[in-house]
Amino acid sequence: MNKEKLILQLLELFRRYGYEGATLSKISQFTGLGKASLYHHFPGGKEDMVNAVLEYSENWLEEKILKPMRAQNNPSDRLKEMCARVNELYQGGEQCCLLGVLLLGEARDLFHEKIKNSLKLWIEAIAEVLVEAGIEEQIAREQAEDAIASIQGALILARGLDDLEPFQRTLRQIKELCYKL
Amino acid sequence: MNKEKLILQLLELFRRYGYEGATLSKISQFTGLGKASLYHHFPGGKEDMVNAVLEYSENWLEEKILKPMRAQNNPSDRLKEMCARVNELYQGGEQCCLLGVLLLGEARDLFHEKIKNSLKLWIEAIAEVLVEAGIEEQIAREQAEDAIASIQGALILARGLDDLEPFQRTLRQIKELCYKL
DNA sequence: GTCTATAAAAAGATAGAC
DNA sequence: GTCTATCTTTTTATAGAC
Repeated sequence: MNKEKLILQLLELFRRYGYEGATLSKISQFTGLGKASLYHHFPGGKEDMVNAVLEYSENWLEEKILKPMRAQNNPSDRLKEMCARVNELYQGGEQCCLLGVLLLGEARDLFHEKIKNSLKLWIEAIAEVLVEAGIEEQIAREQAEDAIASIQGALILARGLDDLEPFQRTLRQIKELCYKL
Repeated sequence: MNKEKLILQLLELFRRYGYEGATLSKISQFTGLGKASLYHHFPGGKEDMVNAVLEYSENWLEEKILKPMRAQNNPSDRLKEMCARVNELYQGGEQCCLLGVLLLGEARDLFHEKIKNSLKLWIEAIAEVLVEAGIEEQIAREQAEDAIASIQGALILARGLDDLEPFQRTLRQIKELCYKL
């Protein structure tokens, strides 16, 4: 029973198809598990699945993004490290952001608080790095928000234009945020 | 038979719930039309509806955004005008972008070409304004893409954080794009 | 052009065997 | 922990009256 692999597959499905679009049939087919087996692991159905996926996502954020950003090397290197992780998370810009996808439709009502929380943690972490780089508190917070927004927007644009370049350029811009001081 | 009003309602539903999330029951309830009546107007079901909505959206883009941007007043004013229209389109940041929403799941396969086309026209229009403002061609194209991306991203962030400010700030930044030359 | 009624298909969910 | 089989509900779609 490799639950982590299962959750990774669910993450993949939900971010690709959205909450309503990821049907039990699709999930069953993609994971190779029958519907009854899925209900064994997640008695509450899709809602339970997404909650598990979001929990996994929170841990991933903490381990792969937030922790490295609290390290003691210089701010510029920490942003660079973050961009490398982000690039890996979204597979170079091929993939949607789970959090953005789950803000749609009925899913928003169900998972909004968790999503908001993750976004806030991420923004706060970037802002702290920028402050350490010498940027004034309020400006740093705004630049951090803009960085997250530009990542989200670049993912949409990349999907819309069939071109990964906008996403890659965004990552380059973020890396240089505290470089041009 | 006010077909425009109907299409506006459909636009509203699809950008709020997504393609799979906007079920015929919801559509019937929201528009006040029975399912059979909906099939009378759109024999091909939801796919027909979205195509009509996208066509409406293309016209809106041309009339409210692209045309004013080809006007002869100064570049800075044209960006300002665009931002006013964009603010109205997304209701100050409360609403999702239809194009972004339709890039998810199965909908992407169905409507991708139209979406790509609209995005390209919009980007090109912004780039032309920036070129007229004296920005070099290639830089102008990149800034235009970044502008669209930041709008899309700001919409997601605004929804995620329950705070319209990121979206309003983005519009302010875009207005100033060719102001600081 | 809209409705009621209904059919067909798919999605969500559970029982019980192994 | 997974499966087959089944059930319920919802979604999509159509027929035919008005």
